[in-house]
Amino acid sequence: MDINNSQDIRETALSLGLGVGPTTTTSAEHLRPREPCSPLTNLASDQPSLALSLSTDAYAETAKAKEESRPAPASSSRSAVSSFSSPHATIVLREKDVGSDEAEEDEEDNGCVRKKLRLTKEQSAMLENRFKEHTSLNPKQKQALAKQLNLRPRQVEVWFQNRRARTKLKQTEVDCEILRRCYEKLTAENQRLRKELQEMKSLRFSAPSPLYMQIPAATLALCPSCQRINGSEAGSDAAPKPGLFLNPITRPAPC
DNA sequence: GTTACTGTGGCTATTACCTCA
DNA sequence: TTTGAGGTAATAGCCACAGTA
Repeated sequence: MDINNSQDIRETALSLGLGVGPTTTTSAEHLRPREPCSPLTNLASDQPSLALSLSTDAYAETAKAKEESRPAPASSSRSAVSSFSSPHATIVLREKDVGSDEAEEDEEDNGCVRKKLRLTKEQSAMLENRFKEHTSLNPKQKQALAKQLNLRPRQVEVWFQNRRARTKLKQTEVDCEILRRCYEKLTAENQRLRKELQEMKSLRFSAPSPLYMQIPAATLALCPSCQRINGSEAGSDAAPKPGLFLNPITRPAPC
């Protein structure tokens, strides 16, 4: 398996049951449960618009047509849309977002907007291309791209945000895999060294050699490429020969 | 120069919709 | 036809930082 293949690494990491991704946080805020979305409360208090949405393609078409027919709103407001499903229909509620152009517009739309849309292949491809160029956009770029893709700026913003998160997650997985492999290598190396130490000790007691008497076994290391043991006098000022590793902590380079 | 306030954008965690096996 | 899993758009809340009064 190629370590540069992130897909392989990802699969391996997952198959190994490694916890990947930012799943923990030190922030106390994230430890307490968030207030659940309560659309019914909102319905009573704020009287948001209420729409029974069709869960069919017909609805998607309607929403898309509506979406396309309206001009691109001003950039980046954090509108809040809440929804819940009933067995028969998806009820979409919009909370008022003070100062939000989008919210105002949505009210004009009578709240009949899908909570979540699926980006087309073309839209995804274009977003992906832009992401390759820059992982974040300034407001002008965002606005232009949104217009080009016939999306709201907020949607472009969210896409980039999620994309960055995905990239980071993948990178974390790769790092995790690399660390795991390092750990495995070091463990194996450690085992070999321990075994070697045992052999040295037994040799020293059975057939004392001046060479072995002078060399503390702990200063020896295996060359990872040729698997040969090399050694010299500990504490010697002489430059180490190729394949000789005095520090057992440091990972030796191959000969 | 310092402080308080505000707006903006990014990040993380989570939710919920949608697709597919 | 149903269902569970996975992918991902969307949301919520926090933080950092810059601009300003």
